[in-house]
Amino acid sequence: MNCIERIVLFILKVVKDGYQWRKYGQKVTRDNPSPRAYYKCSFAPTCPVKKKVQRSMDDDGVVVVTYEGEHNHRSTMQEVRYALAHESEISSTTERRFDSPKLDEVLVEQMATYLSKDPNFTSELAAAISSKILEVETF
DNA sequence: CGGGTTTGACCGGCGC
DNA sequence: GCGCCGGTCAAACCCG
Repeated sequence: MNCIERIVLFILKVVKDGYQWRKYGQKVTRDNPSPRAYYKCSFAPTCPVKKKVQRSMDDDGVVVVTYEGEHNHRSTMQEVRYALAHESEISSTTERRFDSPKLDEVLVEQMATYLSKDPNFTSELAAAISSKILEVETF
């Protein structure tokens, strides 16, 4: 996996909404030819939140997301912020890990240097993203 | 092995 | 009751 692919994956990850979802079904419905996907919040077993994702009927560049219920916990982004804020306490007891937030920071730095140095980077990245988006769009 | 996705089966509500 | 339809389950499968 090269650097651009990593960055693309990172962007796609950030675009997602900060909660963890587990897909539990997919159906084609009567009114809309494109399939609808069913997700449940998998952060806590007690969390009742579901969401439906379906491509819009009249504009297939648009994806409709329907949320159902309220999360009974913080979003994972909030959890990450909380963890970073209390990092000193955490690292004093446990070993410090270079987990995904750290890797993401490195990626952003890399992206910045590429942007300033490589004139072709923007178009390369755009091409990589659009091809990746096509994969993702097969909801 | 542990978590996710895929995918057909299954279920319950609704109209006839 | 019966069939349709949207929603969910769960076994198989995939992947790191």
